[in-house]
Amino acid sequence: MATGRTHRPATRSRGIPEATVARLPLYLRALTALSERSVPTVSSEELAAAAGVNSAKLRKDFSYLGSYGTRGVGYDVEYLVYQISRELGLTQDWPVVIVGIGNLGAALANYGGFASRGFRVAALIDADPAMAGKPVAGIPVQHTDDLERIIRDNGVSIGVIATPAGAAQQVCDRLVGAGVTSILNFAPTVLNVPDGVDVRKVDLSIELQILAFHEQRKAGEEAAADAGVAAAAARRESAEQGPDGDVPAVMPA
Amino acid sequence: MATGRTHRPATRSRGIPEATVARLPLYLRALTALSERSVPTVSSEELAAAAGVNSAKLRKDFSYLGSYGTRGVGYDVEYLVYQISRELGLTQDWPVVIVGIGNLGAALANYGGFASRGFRVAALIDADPAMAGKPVAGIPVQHTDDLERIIRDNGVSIGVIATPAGAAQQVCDRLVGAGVTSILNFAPTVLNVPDGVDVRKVDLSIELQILAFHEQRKAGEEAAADAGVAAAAARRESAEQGPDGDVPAVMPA
DNA sequence: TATTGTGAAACCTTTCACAGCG
DNA sequence: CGCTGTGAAAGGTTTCACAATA
Repeated sequence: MATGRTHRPATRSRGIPEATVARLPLYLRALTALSERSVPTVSSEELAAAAGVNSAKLRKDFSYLGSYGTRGVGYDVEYLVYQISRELGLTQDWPVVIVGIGNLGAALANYGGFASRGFRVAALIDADPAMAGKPVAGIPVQHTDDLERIIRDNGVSIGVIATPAGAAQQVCDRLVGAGVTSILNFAPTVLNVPDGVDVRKVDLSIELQILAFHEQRKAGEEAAADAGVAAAAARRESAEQGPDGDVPAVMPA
Repeated sequence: MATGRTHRPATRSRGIPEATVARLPLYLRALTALSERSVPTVSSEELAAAAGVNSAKLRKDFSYLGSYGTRGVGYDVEYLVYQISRELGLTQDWPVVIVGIGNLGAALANYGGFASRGFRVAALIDADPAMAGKPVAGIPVQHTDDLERIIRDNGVSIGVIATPAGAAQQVCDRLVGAGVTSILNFAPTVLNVPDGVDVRKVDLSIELQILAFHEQRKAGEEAAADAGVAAAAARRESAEQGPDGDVPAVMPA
């Protein structure tokens, strides 16, 4: 995920691993909660528990940012909040546009977490002329015709796509054409973008399918445990999947 | 993500890598599209392009499932659709409940991708008594009081949490108590679950923060490119991460 | 003394490159 | 001949375990 820019200049030591970057927001959230409770310092053990990771990983992650802790004591909460915010680029304001104001787009527009961390919903855009002018989450919806102008007028570099799958690539192309270089895609489709543009995708159906895989595995193990591992496994093996032949009706739709 | 179950029994060769599992839904989607266009076979190169990965990765992924291709020809589309569906556990029907019918919950209930792939929204649950009985996406909302009964009556093992962060852990505990063993969490909070329960999280704010990180980095590199890479990089090196002090404004906006 | 910061080991994932096969 | 399937190499991530130190 989040590919683009394959030819990293491999510049110096500043390469924070992607896995670490993906966890920084988690740490930041936990730290913000501590900060609100006026907790002055926190150990890697405590913070890791709050963020749902283990402490070795957290310390390693922080080591990429610098030496911000104090041995024997822990980390200064406020200081870390600032350092991580800066590292993530949250000390500045990021205007974002949301394209596709259906159920999901509207939910996103209303989502408080957006505004709270440096992101500002600069505009809502939809292709339906009937929606134009209607306010959603207090922001008037604008028509797709004006997409390029809206992007440029607001200096938007981050776009959120919440359109139907069929419209996503076209919307993506127009966003990129107008200068957007980061896209959060909720449409269940693969987006093609030029180098230098980052795409992250959120796909509800994919997440559920991954859960189903594990759920199925659990059910299998359970059954196996009930009746002697090898026997049960073998039984299901043959019952459920014949040699192959008759591909039974593949999913309704 | 999706931790839980640390003590994998390491059963036989059936251990499909997690990274592969996460891509199977992607392949499945691409294959389904081909199937609808009645394309009979597809090469790893073509399918990989459609799924947005490279062909070596795809072939390696498929090799964990078995030898389902034909050298010199490619893969049989229908057959692969069936094999992947089965591997993911989509040949059976998974009843899911959605808890928290706010904007997001309603959007999820209306999301077509749910129903289309073996998942059936068995119930919608909300804590607001005023919502009880109201239909959302054609399904009447039920009150949280009945959560346990609903889970059991419907044999639900997958739950979706779309409540505010403050309610999520409590809802999670009740879901797990009632027998749910897979949770898709949209609330921006860390969920604690017992071993054997899988949690996957979808967090809009985290995705945006990751994009912001890369966006910021691009802005920095751009600036560097303007003025002679090495020199600029060296300059930023010393300016930006001195002791800490003055963080130079990166990118006007 | 309690806790960080980090080399080194273990593990997982991706990519390469080509033998094997239809 | 063309394309799959896969060992082996390369690269990335997590965990271990302990020296360094406030």
